[in-house]
Amino acid sequence: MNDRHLYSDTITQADIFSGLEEGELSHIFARGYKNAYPPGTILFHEGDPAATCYLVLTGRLKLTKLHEEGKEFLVRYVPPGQVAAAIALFAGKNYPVTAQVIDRAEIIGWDRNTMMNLLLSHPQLTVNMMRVVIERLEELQRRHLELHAERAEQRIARALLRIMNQSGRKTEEGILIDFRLSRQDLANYTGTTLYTVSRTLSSWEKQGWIASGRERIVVIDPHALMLFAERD
Amino acid sequence: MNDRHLYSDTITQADIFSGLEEGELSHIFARGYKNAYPPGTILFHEGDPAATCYLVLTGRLKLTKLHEEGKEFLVRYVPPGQVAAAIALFAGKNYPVTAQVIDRAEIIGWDRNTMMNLLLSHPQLTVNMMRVVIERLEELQRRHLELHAERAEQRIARALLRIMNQSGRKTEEGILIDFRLSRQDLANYTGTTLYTVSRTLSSWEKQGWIASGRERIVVIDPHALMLFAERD
DNA sequence: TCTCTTATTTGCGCGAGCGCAAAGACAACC
DNA sequence: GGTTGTCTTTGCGCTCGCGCAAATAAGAGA
Repeated sequence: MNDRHLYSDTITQADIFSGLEEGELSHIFARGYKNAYPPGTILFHEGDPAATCYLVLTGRLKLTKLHEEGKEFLVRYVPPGQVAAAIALFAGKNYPVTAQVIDRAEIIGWDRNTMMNLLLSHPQLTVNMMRVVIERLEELQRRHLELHAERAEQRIARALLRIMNQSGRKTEEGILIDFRLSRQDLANYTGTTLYTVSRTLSSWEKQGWIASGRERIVVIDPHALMLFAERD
Repeated sequence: MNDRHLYSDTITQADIFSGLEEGELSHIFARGYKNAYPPGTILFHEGDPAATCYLVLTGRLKLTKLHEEGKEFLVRYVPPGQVAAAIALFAGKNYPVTAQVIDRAEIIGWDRNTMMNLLLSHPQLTVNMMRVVIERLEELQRRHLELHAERAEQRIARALLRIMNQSGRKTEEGILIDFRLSRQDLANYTGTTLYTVSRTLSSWEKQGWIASGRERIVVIDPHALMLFAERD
């Protein structure tokens, strides 16, 4: 892979590769397959045998988990520099979630055997992977606690702030969420409903805290949202 | 440590030690400190600097996480053969949960440096640790999905079945949950309230599915509970 | 055995937020 | 530029399950 310099920023920032040498990085990247995917592509389905793990270079993935009767839980968004399905390789069986491309995305994939060999020959990579998994576990614990201790509107506020921090882009209007994010998505992420999210966002828009359109949200006053999320 | 044979069953079953040689095991155990704790002991508090990780030999731990205003989330019970706070060592900062002894417990502890060295010298141990963390992550994802897609009574049914599978003991009456488990504990585990749990258990008792007393539950008809949890 | 503490039950009322339904807005695609 | 499909808004009613309060039960300890 000779165009590594093209996305070297992404790689440098990727927590999974922190502390690795130049030489190790190029070796690791040479073992993977790079591809571009249009929006809507399903990279893998929940339940499929886990064969490959992925690093997002550009674009974004949405990871979801299905429940009976069509209810869907939005596990998380995967921004550039983060890996998806690293876990599945270890667990060794099936993908526990479905991964869908939401912006046109460039992605590198490594199949299981390749990644296992890389992990064996680069111990630092294993440690990084462990740390990443643990961070996910802790975030999920926080979200679980919120879901059980806070009201719907507070959870929506926290979700919006979290997504904003991860994927916000400053504009003259405020901080724009940088990808298509529907009311339904937010509901699936927070454990509420489309209706509750819509009502809540409308009320915040009246307060002047946010501005929103179809699948598009701009946070104007993050501080007000933070106070709202924290207040009793 | 010369009394390893005393709890060799527990060790053999401990998924964290699967695939390790006799010699490796005794080396690992020789590096740890064994202790016994009375019920109620707090092994560590959420927020304390993470210094030690633990393996439960006998007895049981309860891991909880606090939210503002005293609300408490019961993360999980740690039965014999499982480790607690292995994660905290990697994350490297503070314990994310509080660990309380609920039955008189024998526990081995390893401090961070010791465990880190053991991980470096026993690669299989690292792989096992990774698998354990991933299993936790997946279980938490399942519970999160339940919390957001199912009603309170279904979640209580699933929780009871899960705890029964992990800590049930056959008696002539039915399958007894083998430790003090209060209505409040179940509420904290399922994201409901003391009152809802009490009403639900009462109704199941009338149906003859369970028998219960103060901090004590016997599952008489697991199949009925399973059908109840699965039904729409 | 009596007392004290803590867990549990149950009646009652209420409110958050779900979810249907129908209308309105927006984007995309011929 | 009209048409179509999808996303969003909002009114309305209703249900689940929360949470107070007060009584009861079950252990723990003296």
